[in-house]
Amino acid sequence: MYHYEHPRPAVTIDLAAFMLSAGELRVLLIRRDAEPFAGEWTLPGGFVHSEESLEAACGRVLSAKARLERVYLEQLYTFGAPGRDPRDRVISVAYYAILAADQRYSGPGQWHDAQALPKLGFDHAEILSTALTRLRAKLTYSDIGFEFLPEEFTLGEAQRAWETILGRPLDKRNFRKSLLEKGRVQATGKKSRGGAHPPAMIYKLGEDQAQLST
Amino acid sequence: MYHYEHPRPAVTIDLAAFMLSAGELRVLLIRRDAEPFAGEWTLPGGFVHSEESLEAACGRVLSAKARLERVYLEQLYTFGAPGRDPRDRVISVAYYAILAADQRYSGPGQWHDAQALPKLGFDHAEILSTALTRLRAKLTYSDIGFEFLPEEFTLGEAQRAWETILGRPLDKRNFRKSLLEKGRVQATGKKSRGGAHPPAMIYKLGEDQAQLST
DNA sequence: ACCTAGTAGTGTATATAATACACTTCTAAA
DNA sequence: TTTAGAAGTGTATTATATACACTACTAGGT
Repeated sequence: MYHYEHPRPAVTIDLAAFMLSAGELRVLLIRRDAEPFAGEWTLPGGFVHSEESLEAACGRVLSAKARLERVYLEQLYTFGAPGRDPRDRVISVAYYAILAADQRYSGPGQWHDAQALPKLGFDHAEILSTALTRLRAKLTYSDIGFEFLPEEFTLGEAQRAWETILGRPLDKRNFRKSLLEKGRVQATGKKSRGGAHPPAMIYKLGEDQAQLST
Repeated sequence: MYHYEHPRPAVTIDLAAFMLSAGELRVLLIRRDAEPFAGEWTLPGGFVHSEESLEAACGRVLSAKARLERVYLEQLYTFGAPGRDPRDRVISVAYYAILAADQRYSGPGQWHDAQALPKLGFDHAEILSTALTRLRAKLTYSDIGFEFLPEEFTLGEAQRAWETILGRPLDKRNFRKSLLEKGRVQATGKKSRGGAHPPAMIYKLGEDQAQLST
């Protein structure tokens, strides 16, 4: 197995980072300066360094210049087709990340509406499409949606988040029922202030669920 | 991004190949000769060559010396923790494979009962555990189970396959109902011969499902 | 003081899906 | 002829998912 060595492919991570902002599901994109795909948008990514884990590489790419606390990170798929980078054989382990709405991202790149994406370089449109499919699927059978919210939230905020991610309206009573049954969320006792409406109960993620987002 | 180059990790694939045999769910394992983990069992694997896809590398590892027709292959997860191979930084893209019961495998390695595994080298116990979890989950919401069966099968054979994979008995009428409704399987009109029981109708995978196993 | 806009909050009925459960029939082998 | 073993077949119950409409409260503007 180690008797002789083939040329090694490069290994990178690519990151589909999602965030809710201004009622849109947004994705972080980087504009490329150099060929190939100069002028097009790509997902942020980078080489995996010799002694860092794949997750550490994601963290480095995402928060080199940022100060991020709550970031959900999950491996998505590994893209390794020969020719996906025209320069060299590059195998990319794709991850997707979710930044909570109360985070401030100050690194490079721009946040784009996931519903209206520009043309993407490399195979990043495929990566992003895979990430969106996974994200929407997990929204219904896991607690991943809470990663988009601050630690405390009202049920109305949660419903607007879910609707933005799925891109379709949800029934209010059924949505509330699904969060309230089985202790997925628990009331904090506090009530929201402000807004042209009655104060809303503030909830947090249920204790049993807190570490089980996947 | 390409201004200077870090040392490149090696990229391998590791393969959890499953097959039903003698009423057991079996996994292909290779006994290691050399250190590290000499004498222990590992999943078959190998380096990804310069110009081959990840799937092609899996196919090469699995069928170098075998003559295999029906092999289901699906990417599982990428394991890249530093130190998972004590010799070198190795990033392994794990796949799992399913061989249909009527295939003959003649390559290296031994087929082991997945319920009674020996000690595995590297992090292969974790890979295999991930594969088993995924396999069992997909059995209930996809048509992946049919990959274990020959193209034509009776409902009894299918139920025994499902029960072997899940490791628990299933209700006969509910199982048959779930396969027959919505055209998941279609009757061929032929009947089985032999056995101390009435002839059974022979089915094949429904036409709509034939290419949708994932 | 009044009006308006906007969200909070609340139950029930229906449809669909999942589960539990037992007997008769047919064939091969002893 | 007997026995063992699988084939085949319905219904009742439970749980889950979906559809659907009104009142109450607050902020802000008139």
